Amino acid sequence: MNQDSSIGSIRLKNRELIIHSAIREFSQKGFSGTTIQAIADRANLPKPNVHYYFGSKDKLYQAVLSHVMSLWDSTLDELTHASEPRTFIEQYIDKKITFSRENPEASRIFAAEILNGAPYIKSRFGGDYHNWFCGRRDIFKQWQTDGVINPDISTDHLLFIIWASTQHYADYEFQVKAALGTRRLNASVYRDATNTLTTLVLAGLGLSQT
Amino acid sequence: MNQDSSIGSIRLKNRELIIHSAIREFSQKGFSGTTIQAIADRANLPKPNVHYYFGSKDKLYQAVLSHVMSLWDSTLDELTHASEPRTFIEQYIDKKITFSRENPEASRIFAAEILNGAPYIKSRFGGDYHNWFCGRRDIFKQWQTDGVINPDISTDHLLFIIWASTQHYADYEFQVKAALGTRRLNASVYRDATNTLTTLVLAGLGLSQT
DNA sequence: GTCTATAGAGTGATAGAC
DNA sequence: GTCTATCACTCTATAGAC
Repeated sequence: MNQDSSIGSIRLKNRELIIHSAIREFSQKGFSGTTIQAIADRANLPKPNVHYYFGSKDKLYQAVLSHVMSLWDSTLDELTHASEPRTFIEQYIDKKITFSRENPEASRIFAAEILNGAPYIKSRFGGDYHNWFCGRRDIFKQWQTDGVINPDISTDHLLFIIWASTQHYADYEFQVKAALGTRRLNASVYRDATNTLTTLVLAGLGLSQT
Repeated sequence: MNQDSSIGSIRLKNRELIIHSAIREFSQKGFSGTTIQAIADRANLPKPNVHYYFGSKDKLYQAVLSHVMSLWDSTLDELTHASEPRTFIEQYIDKKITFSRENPEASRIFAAEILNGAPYIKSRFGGDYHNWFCGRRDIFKQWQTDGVINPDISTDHLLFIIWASTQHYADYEFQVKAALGTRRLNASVYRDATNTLTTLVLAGLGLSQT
């Protein structure tokens, strides 16, 4: 094999090029609506090269999903160390909104996959996922035990609301644009979104500055 | 024609049967992933009958979208008369969550359509939609002017957060189940969701009972 | 590694008998 | 109105020349 030097770098470069094109196509048309031809065209490559690098449409799609989910992890994993509720929440919401802004297509591919019952990533949503979720949630639960945030709200649903609201700006971007009557979502929209959600969450947890 | 008496009622019954089957298929596989054969099988009809009643896959999908959107309207249009903020918000969130619970497939079909840039319903998201949205938002804006709710939050984004959070339980049902480690979302989950979101919104608007 | 040509499977749609 | 048989087309995938 030749995963070294210049030859390996061609492989890598082409794989990345194809993945990138595939993300755009899959996010816009879904799995079944996307054709290998469209991906190849977008990457300026002949169609068989896509098969050469990824074997099949299924495998390419799985590679795209893996790419998308590792993007997610790399953005949010820095934020596991939770010192103080207020700062943590502010940073968490900000990171999530920023991700939706910078990677809307990644978010939409993931959303479509969940929408259809996660046919390609079911295996990642077993018991381990439940445990991971509990770990995240327990950050908030601990603060409730410590008496520093409102003990009456459900920490499970608090997380769901944050996820839903932040991902909304990627997944429902089209509707948000239409509602606001703008062709593009500029920085101020995302800033207002962040501020509004942060205000609501902090108020609900009894952490308002007022 | 024969849109009267027993013959017309067969037409109507079969159309409804097909629409219902189509909703299930489209919501699970998306537009391109759904086959006429699968819809026909689910309705226990031979494939050509679907074409006989709806002409084409496109037209059937459009009929499904219309059905889904009128479901939405009929559920939420009762709620336009806004007397008092607290009651309005409580009822609005409750209605939205109930809709997600009772019509998750309708919500997912709509979500998939928006996700892909609304290729089949773009026409409904023009200037009229923007005006409709402003009308809904102005209910809250008026309350800000009247000084009965927090004037510092963005009313646009308040609505987005409510929409996102309530639809999340339909669109991301699979992930919610996995996170909670349950096979079914029972009544208490939806009750907790409603309560949590209501608490956050009321607190953010300065309407808490405490 | 790259690309042309094509095989092979599946799908939307319709003709035409009942 | 209902259903069998089939056409026409598209798409994934691969063989094989370069």
